[in-house]
Amino acid sequence: MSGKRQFDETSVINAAMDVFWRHGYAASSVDQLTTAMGLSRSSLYKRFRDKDGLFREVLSTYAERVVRRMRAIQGDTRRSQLEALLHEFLPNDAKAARPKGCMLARSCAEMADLPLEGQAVALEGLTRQRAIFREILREAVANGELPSAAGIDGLAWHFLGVLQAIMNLPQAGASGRELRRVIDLGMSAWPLK
Amino acid sequence: MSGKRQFDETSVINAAMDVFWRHGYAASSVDQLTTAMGLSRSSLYKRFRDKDGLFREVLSTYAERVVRRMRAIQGDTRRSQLEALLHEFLPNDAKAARPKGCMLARSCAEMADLPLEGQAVALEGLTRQRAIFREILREAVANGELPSAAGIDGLAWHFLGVLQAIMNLPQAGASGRELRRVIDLGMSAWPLK
DNA sequence: GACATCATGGACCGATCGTTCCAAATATGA
DNA sequence: TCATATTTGGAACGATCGGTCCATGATGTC
Repeated sequence: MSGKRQFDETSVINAAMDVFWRHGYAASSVDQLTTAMGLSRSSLYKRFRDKDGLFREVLSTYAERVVRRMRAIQGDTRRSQLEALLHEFLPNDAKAARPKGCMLARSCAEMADLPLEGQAVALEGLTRQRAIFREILREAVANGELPSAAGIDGLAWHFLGVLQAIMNLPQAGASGRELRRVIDLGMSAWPLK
Repeated sequence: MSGKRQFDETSVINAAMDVFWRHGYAASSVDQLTTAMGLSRSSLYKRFRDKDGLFREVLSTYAERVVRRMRAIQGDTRRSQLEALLHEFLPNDAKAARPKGCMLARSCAEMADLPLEGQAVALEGLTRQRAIFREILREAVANGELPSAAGIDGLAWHFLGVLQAIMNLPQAGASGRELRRVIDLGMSAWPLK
């Protein structure tokens, strides 16, 4: 026992993320969570206040990481940057151990059952993803890659849809080859000068 | 009380559909369901065996209706038919009372928490949606609207993605105008002869 | 009008839910 | 070394979970 905290903050959040990601908010029990995180109920409630608090922290950590990964992608042109970004989120075998799908999309689907603060975090995460697309598109307009009449907002929603599609369609049986094709087809929305 | 069944089969399924659609499988309690359906636990369990059985029947009814709606769409060309199909599933204000999003996508998201038979129903529903897209695309190839090298499988996944996007993105804040733009952009994957 | 049938309402079951509480154990500061 | 602070494991809480059971009373048949 104790006197000094005996668990690593990041690793317990990762463990909780795995559970919430796999089973969603409602279907994840505190027992499952404590077992996966390797700590007792007392420690969980002392550190995270309650199940809602843990979920909120886990989801915002998830969103933070996704946004960071998205921002890290480079490219010679804005178009190639955006294409590379989509490829970055193709599920690959190395990440097969991870839960399926996108946790933000899952949370968005079960929005009605989420605590209010969790709803806000989920919505904010998707909004930030879309903001990244908007930013890339805005830069593309600025440097002449994209006609200013292209309609950035619509395109941003479109590419957010493609991103969600490639992360979630595998659960419906889509193969890696088919997903890459989905990206190609999605990119055809980018007007050819 | 009774001797003869006192509830209408279709309307109790509709009521259950509203609950499951809104809250998903795990977060829908039998109490919520019986209240919404207006019948007692005894009647529910006698008719549907258990919660799983009710869910399976509700979800397959939902999938059946979606498929029927998709098949009912006509068009002068396969392209216009497909475009009209997507517009058919744009959320409009008249249907605002309905739960948000697509029940099949929701079920697909919480696949891991579904009873096995429910998983199969959800998967089958999405497969049938995709089969409809494939059918339209195959006809388009047959009558020369689409080059045979277009790659029907990839296109079918793409349009399934667009369909899911326009049904689910509203929860992330997309407006009707933006969704119509998403359809236009999605249609740009259809090669121009 | 008596009887068998069967859906209904509601009490009830053990299990599990999220949460609280406390005694035991350790680290820290003097 | 002693007092204090703080985290830990685990017992326990009331509420709710999915599911069962039975007395009740309406129905259809003779």
